[in-house]
Amino acid sequence: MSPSARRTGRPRSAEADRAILGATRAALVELGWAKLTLGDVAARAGVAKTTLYRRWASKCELVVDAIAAVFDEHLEATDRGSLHADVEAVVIRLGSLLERPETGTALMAVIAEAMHDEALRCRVRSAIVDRQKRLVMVGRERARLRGELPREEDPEESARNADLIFDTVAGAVLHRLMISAEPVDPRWARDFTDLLLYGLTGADSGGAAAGPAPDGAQKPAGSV
Amino acid sequence: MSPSARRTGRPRSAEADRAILGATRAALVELGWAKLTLGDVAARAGVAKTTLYRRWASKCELVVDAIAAVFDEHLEATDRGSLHADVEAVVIRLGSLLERPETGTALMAVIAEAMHDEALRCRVRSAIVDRQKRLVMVGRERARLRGELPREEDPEESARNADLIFDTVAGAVLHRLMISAEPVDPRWARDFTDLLLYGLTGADSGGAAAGPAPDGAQKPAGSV
Amino acid sequence: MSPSARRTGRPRSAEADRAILGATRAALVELGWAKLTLGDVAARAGVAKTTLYRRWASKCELVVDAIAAVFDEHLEATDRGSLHADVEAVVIRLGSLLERPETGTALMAVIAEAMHDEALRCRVRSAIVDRQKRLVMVGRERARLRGELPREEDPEESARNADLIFDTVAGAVLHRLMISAEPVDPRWARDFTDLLLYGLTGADSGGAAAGPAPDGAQKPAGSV
Amino acid sequence: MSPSARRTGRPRSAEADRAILGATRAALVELGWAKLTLGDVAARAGVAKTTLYRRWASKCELVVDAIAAVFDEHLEATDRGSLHADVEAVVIRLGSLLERPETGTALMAVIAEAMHDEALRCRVRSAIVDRQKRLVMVGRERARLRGELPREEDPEESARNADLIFDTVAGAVLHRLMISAEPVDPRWARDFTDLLLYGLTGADSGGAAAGPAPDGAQKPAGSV
DNA sequence: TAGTAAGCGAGACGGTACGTCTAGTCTTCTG
DNA sequence: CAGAAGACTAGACGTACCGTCTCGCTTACTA
Repeated sequence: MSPSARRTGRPRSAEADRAILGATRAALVELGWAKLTLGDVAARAGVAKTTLYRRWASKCELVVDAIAAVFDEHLEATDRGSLHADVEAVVIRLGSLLERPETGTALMAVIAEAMHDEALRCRVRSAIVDRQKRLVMVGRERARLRGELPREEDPEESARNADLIFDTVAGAVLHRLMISAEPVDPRWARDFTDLLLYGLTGADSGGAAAGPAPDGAQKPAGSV
Repeated sequence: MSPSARRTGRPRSAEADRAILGATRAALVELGWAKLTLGDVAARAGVAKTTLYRRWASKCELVVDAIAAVFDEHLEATDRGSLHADVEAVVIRLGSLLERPETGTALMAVIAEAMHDEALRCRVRSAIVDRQKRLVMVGRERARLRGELPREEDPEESARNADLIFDTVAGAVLHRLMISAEPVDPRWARDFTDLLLYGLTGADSGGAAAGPAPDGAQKPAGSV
Repeated sequence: MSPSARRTGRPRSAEADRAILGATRAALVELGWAKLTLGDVAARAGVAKTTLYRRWASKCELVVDAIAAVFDEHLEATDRGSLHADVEAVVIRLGSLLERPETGTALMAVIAEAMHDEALRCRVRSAIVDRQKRLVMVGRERARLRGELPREEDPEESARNADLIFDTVAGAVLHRLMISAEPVDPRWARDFTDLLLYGLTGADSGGAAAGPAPDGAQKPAGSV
Repeated sequence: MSPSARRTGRPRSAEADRAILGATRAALVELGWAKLTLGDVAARAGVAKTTLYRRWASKCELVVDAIAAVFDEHLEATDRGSLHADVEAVVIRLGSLLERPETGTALMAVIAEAMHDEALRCRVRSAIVDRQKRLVMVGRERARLRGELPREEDPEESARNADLIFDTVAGAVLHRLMISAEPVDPRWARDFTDLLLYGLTGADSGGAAAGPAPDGAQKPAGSV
């Protein structure tokens, strides 16, 4: 039924979809979340409001779709040869993604909105968060194969650890950019990676020995 | 000038300030950020809209002040005897603070808005973030005195490290609650603290040895 | 262009127009000009404020249109058989029109406002004043045909005289009702008509011969 | 009691009264009735709102007092030697009074407001209207002494006639200026005076003999 | 000459209405 | 039927004045 349902009448314009999502991103950059209005988006896209509402039920869902596309474009987990380099790369990429004017703000706003809306939360998670989380899991798996991380027996435990790591990585980047309002530059990425890999007790001194450290994935922790 | 200004005319009612901030918190709990209207806040506070606008220029600024008070009430850095216990306590407290219905969502929304508003960002930082950050620095200093962390020579380096740690701790809690939408319970707090203290390379296996770990501040890292 | 304009989109609801004008008249009667609010009118009409503002830019314009309809309903210049009777009828009708609670006050207020607003003045004139003035001209023409008034050669002179007569008739009624706050009853109508037709020098004594006068359209002027 | 009541305390500033009334007139000219605000008047007068409200209960009363002064300045009934000249002079003076930007508009608005306010109507009448009416009565008395008008026996009848004449004269001037929005120039004043004195039946043709007419107080009526 | 009762400026207060804006829906005509 | 155009209901927005109030200060009469 689903494929045969839309046989009759004028077909929906794919052009319109593209124009709307593009206009949404442009408007987000210019106006920010709060001042973004659907009427304005429709006008920018050269589309009637009706058309817009036929496809998206609300501002939130529209924005989720609009920024999801941007996130997707930047999804890749290249193998850099070591856990340290892989983490650093993920941090940098996540940072540059959230640094873009249309993504960071919008994501925050959508998430804030999603606190009261279970459906929206799911949509955000499946469209954006989970796909990023996969990167972390892929990287961890590679590290295990390289012997940099121990194998984990308990699958439930493993999933819990993956979540913890993702919360830590993504949260730190988010906080750095959104709240501290500082850039995620290479130095910060390196420092954070050191902290994540070797911990506070080990990394604190590691940061001081700045120069040669980055390559040293084997740096002995517990150097207190 | 500041003290001598405002000498003339009827003085502003301190009672009104209190009523407004209280009403704002109540409305946040009941309605959430999105449905919060200044008119409603004024009505709840038994105050004219004018009075509210005289003091706060926008919904954002009002909410920042309203939730800043909540954050302030929960500010304390009790000495739990070890770095591990101190970190865990901070995580738990930060979590329970952001889990409250009036704070988490509101904070996120305000921060999203602050992306376009430098003044608002400053206000958020000085009213909320920086005061929390102090907790981290106090805890770190105590850990140094206990010998759990090395002394740092370079003050600039030290400040950078403090920022990094705060971004990591606060970011992880924020992400866990807001985006993963999972609770910050004691187990997560312990797991995260392990990760923070001993790093991915050390802590990953540590989490498996769940039971007796918390006391084990001396847990050997480098267990890969 | 004018007819081809507005081809597209949903047409304005004629029902709404009627409801709004009716509600305006009702509100004028109940509340008077000063307490009339557009929000209240919209509510009475069961219409959103936006709909009201789409059509009328201000309270004044709305009220002009609302009372113009009332004036229109009462426009007619029946032939009473003599100039005297015609004038009396016009005076009575104009009086009863301005005595109505929704018209008199509102008209005065609108006119007061029109002193600073050329566009409004035109609107008042075309919607209300000029249509009343036609009555005077029709009556005058009839009187000429009857031979009660001399034929006028100069058309410009004729127009000037029509204006003068209208100013005198309408002004007297207006002043009697609005400023002297006395009713326009049959006796006053007769006295005024005598004055208008025969002048101060003739009518003054005429008024004294009160009883039999009304029928006496042939009363000799110059009876001083 | 009344004179002894205000014995104690600081006396009210006469300067403030003058400043307020002056500011009111100025604001009326600039802004018109509708946009005139008491706060603005107070500011222009360099006076606190309290001071203003201590003296006048409302915008209307303030404006009545403010323009009454202007009317008073122009009150005089010089003897021009004939009824015709006297009427013409009154018409011209009344016209030039109402033509002033601050008086005409304000008077209309106040009168409109007075429709709902008996006390205000009395105030207007005693402060403005009745004093003008006296001019008419004085003129009529002079005309009787000159023999231009017959003596009237019945005092009640006489009063009624005075009212009628005043309504006609003032009403025509008012209507000409406020509603027709035409100036009260010498020609109109002469035409109107002709109409008033000789009536429609006599004056209509009189206007045609434009040139030398004004002096012709002896023009035979009944010229139809 | 000290009180004291009012006047005064300044400006905050509770209200009411304003006119504008946006959300989301509905109605019409055109392609 | 989809789409554009735009009118529609509903309701929050932030502003402007209203008329009242609360201050601290000034001014003149009175005891």
